[in-house]
Amino acid sequence: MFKEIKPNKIFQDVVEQIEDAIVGGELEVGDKLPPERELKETFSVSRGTLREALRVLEEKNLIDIQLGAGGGAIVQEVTPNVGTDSLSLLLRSQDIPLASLKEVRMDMEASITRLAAERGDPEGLDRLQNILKRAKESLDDHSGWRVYVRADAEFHMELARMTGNPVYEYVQTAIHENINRYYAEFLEHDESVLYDHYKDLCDIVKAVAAADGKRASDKMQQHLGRMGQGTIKTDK
Amino acid sequence: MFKEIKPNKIFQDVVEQIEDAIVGGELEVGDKLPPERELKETFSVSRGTLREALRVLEEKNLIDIQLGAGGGAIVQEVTPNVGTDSLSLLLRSQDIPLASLKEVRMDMEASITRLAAERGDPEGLDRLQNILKRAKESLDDHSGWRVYVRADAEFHMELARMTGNPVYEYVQTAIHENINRYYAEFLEHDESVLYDHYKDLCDIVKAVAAADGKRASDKMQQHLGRMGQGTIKTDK
DNA sequence: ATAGGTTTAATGGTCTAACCATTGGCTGTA
DNA sequence: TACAGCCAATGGTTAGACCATTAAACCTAT
Repeated sequence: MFKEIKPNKIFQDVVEQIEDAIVGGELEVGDKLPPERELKETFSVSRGTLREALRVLEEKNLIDIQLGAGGGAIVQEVTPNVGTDSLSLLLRSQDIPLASLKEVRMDMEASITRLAAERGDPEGLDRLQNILKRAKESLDDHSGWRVYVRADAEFHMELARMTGNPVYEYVQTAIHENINRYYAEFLEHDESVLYDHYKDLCDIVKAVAAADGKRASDKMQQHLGRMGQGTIKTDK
Repeated sequence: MFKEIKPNKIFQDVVEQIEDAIVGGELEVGDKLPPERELKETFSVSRGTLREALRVLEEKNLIDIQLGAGGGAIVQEVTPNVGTDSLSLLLRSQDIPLASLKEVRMDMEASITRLAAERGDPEGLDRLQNILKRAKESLDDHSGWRVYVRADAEFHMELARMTGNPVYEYVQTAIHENINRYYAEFLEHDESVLYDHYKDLCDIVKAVAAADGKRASDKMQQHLGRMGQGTIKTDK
């Protein structure tokens, strides 16, 4: 019912003021904050206090601080990947099995694929097909599985974007990045496996292009189920 | 392929060392770090630098810093709600409609309910029924919709816990808290509406107790669909 | 005139040393 | 014993200095 009363710490006040300016649109992405020695005067605080505030904003990914002449704090875009680090923290501190991540991913991505198909965004479909083309090229000139995996990651993110729902993007990013961060997929980067993988993606795109949500979703689930075998924990 | 080279900032090194100690289990939840003036010696850094590191750790919710004698930095538990703030940031900076949140929630919570039913954790079911009993009591003695809403929130979180999958807990918490943070549900806290709401929960629990995943999931979806109408944006 | 090095100034990173503010415990008195 | 007041521990803040990195201006030699 009531909230705890805690003394106002000055650096928090500074954080809030700058944060509100960014989130509220007074500061645009790419804008540079004044140098510390100037800001310190603006807020009438010491440089140490100001720097604690900037550290917090940096940790929140709201600003990026660059060193040297012409450097300073640059306002960053708030992207849907802001959740990646916090999930990573959870995964590291508790001993969460890969299966848990995969379960949520399978579920989530089935919905995403269905929605992407049903909403039928032509530009998104275009980008999707481009990504697919790049994946095929990387197979044809044997440029290696790393290139292919990168295209695959973009493929999944593009699907999330096609839902038109940033919250799906947010969740998808957090889960996808953490799976890739802690586990080396495609360990046996057998060319035939990659080719099967590619064929799956083609099927999915076909279903999406046909706006057949059910089929797209099913294909995605099959795909993830089939490919989910060959993953091992990284030693990181 | 390659990673950018950036000069090692000292405070980051301190952050990493303490973070690793916490995440790696060397420091237990509730442990108190040595006072700043001591830590500063341990790391051979200035107090300002050390404090920047502590600020970052505080921002990550890894420690909680208390003021005064006997105060200091206390190691916090890493709970599945670490993602709440980052999603909040995304919601505030982009103008994301409530419908987007609800869409993901409906989807996610249907899966959660199905899994909770199928996995049949007896202790979880016990807790669920207790929560339900408390909800009923709050209706009977007209203790107000606030009390009821709190029980409702616990109900949904308990379901997520019953999946046995912390990643579901993580996503569920982030979405649920943000819906409640920015939107006032149950605006027309008509007693009859609350009673309908309560009956829905009973149905869901029955299905869960019967380990009938499909029916539980369907009931939950109906419930969320029906109740999702009377929400408005808060002025916050 | 240009390529390449050098100086300079801007700016974040770090350090030292002090003092303030809050909190919990100790101590002494009624 | 109860309470008031002092005291010590500890985080919060300030001031001022110097170091490290970077970009731009400048300068020199080919």
